[in-house]
Amino acid sequence: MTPRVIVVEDDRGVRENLVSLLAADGRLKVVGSFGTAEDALKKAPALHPDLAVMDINLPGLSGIDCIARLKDTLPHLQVLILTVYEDGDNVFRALKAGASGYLVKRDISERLLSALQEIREGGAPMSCHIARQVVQFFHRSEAAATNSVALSPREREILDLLVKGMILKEAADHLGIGFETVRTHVNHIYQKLHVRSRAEAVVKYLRG
Amino acid sequence: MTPRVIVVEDDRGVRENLVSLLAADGRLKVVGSFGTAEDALKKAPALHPDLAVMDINLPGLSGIDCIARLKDTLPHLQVLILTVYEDGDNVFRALKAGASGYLVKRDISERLLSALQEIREGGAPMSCHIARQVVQFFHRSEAAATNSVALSPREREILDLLVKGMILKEAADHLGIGFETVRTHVNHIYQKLHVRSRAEAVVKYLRG
DNA sequence: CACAGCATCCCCTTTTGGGGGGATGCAGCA
DNA sequence: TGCTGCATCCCCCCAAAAGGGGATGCTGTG
Repeated sequence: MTPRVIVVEDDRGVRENLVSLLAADGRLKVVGSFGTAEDALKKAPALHPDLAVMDINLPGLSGIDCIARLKDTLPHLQVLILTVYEDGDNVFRALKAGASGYLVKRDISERLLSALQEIREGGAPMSCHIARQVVQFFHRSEAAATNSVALSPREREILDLLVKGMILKEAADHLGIGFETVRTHVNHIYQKLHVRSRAEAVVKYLRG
Repeated sequence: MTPRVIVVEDDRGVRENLVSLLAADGRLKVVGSFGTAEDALKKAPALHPDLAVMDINLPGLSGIDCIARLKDTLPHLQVLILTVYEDGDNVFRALKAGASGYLVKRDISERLLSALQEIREGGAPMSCHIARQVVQFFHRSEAAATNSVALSPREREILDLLVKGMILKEAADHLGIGFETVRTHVNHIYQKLHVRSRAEAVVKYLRG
């Protein structure tokens, strides 16, 4: 069956370019294109799309929110993100929202069609720097856990307990040492990690 | 400068195939090949490799452990994993250990050289199903963090600020609302997430 | 020995978390 | 229409927890 594609992109010129680029490929069918997330949310479900090509930077509701909501009504929809932004935050949020691939606009023309094909085949096409960022997410989570900063064994042990949700007193009991001692260790951890609160420390521990 | 490559692969036939495939490409130089992780750890540092092509399933020390240890002495070494296994666990552990790419053996011949080039350029080449698994890692962490509980937009926004290390007063100022209001939202967040502290909430937010 | 790093413990102030209440506006539904 | 639920906003009290800073002893090592 021919995959049904929608396009969500606010710049009219870019949108029309995308549509004609996609339409030129006989293997898929463009069933709709929208300039805003709100418009897409309203009209897309009736079109039963299989794929969506989505800009992130939309006026009003962002592309990321749009993905999340589209997925509510169209759980099998596969989304390819298209953006000029390469910052990690957007990448992770888009992937978490349910995107299946992430291309930067720079390499649209050469990769768009193959990327959609790849998605259909169960892949996850990404621009190379995006892919590297994703991989580095894993590097960081490991680095933070073991070798980024020189925490003493005791400090590491205590930080571990905090990440598990223990309060200082519980950690103290668990380790059989005094409450105040734990507190001092925690203060040292904060100094070494350059943070001022437990929340920040936990964040650093979990993802660098 | 010509990238210096090493190969770690226990099957002699496959190893020799790899070496000749790589050697046939004039843009890189194979400086060593090893049948075990132990052998590689002992001899690789003296060869100053830039890239490593690594099997995961090695006798003795696994390829994953090998990566981690090689990275200790050769922090700039980029590693391309080569394996027959596609299970998520190995993928994530390899990436955490510091691998930059992950290919399944099936598509070695067609992608190996381009994958190494991609790594050199800051990319993260992955077989499509591997990439999809990585992406699904993010889907899952989102599903756990939010599908299970429905935080309101405002609550999500505030939790986001807490994750960034703000204290309640800072978040209040940042949002231009009252301190007590923020506190109320935070309490609601805790109730919905079934946690009793900021640290726990942050952990749930970051990884479900 | 002096010194650095670690683990331990104590005092003081600020911030949180757990209870309450109460008010508004908005969407959906009988 | 009025009712109900939900999100948002604000306020109070109080006890517990967390953060800052200071201090002691113990172990290595130059």
